[in-house]
Amino acid sequence: MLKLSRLADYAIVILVKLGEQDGVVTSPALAGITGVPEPTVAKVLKVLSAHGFVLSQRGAKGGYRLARSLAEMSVASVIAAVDGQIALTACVGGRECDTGLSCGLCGSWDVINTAIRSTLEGISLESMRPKEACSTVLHQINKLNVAQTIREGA
Amino acid sequence: MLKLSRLADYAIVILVKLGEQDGVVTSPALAGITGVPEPTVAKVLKVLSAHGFVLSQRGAKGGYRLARSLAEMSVASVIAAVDGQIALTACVGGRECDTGLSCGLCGSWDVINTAIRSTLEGISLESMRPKEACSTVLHQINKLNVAQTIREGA
DNA sequence: TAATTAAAGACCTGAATGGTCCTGTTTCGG
DNA sequence: CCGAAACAGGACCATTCAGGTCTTTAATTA
Ligand code: SF4
Ligand code: SF4
Repeated sequence: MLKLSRLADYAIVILVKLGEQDGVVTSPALAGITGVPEPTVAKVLKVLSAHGFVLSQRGAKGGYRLARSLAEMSVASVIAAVDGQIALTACVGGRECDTGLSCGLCGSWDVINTAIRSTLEGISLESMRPKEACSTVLHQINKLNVAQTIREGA
Repeated sequence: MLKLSRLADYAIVILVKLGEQDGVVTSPALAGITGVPEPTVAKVLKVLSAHGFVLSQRGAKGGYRLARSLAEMSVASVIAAVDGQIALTACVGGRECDTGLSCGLCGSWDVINTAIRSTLEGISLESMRPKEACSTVLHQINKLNVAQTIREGA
């Protein structure tokens, strides 16, 4: 359905919420903040930690904190870390389609793939923040609409 | 994984291949052309017929043919027909997230959602054709890159 | 050093998708 | 008129993988 996995969605939410906190935050605390079940939060944080998005502090009084600012994290990188590389079809980067058919559309899909990926690359988590970032997002969508107009005009 | 469902992929391929044939084509024939298993081809064609993408001719010497030209079909419309509306997250159009959490990011996701959807709307199946359409696709990607550059420059 | 606390890893369950098949209806050819 | 061919529609099963739960392991602190 061209939908994002729920884990990836949660990862974005968790990172944004984590960025709004001070100091280290524990998994149960983040679960309370986000409303996501605690084990799931822990699982997501594990993945994010393994990919260097958050720094973990073990032991008593431990927890997580961001490894870098939200502005330095793109939506695409988080999705790629949680769900694997963005690939609309099976034939990206020259990989063979399981049916072994050479439909010749691979190149076209690669183009679309790259377009969507780069679009998501250009959106930072900072832009996803609700409050004061609304204007930022609207700013970006205005740019996108302009781009869209340009492309449709062709 | 932000991947397209296989059925949707097949639908695109089948439509493009169907557009390259003359007259009506049977499911088995299309299966031979595309390499997709025949029952799956039939299933996809049924869906496409129900949504008005192809016209069906029943009985002996029957088959399928395009209802309109490839240029009049967008990638997004085919995906929506096969897989349902494009929606990255559970909270689009004001629908509530199943966790019931008001994370406040919904608006931002809606923006991204719309951007991707409109991008796919702007790509026609004619642009997906392999041979002479390559230049067309490259043409489009150049436009997208320009748009990307504009947005990143902000 | 021992108790406390949280991260890290392994495991299991269930829903959704993909794929298959069967029956009925319609049309053309003999 | 009869039979073969092809679509229409639905039901059915099998597989995958996302989602969630559990146990183990390590670090911090008193
Ligand atoms: S080769 Fe064709 S059918 Fe296979 S994944 Fe690529 S576009 Fe889809
Ligand atoms: S409300 Fe938040 S967590 Fe729920 S689907 Fe929307 S963005 Fe994701």
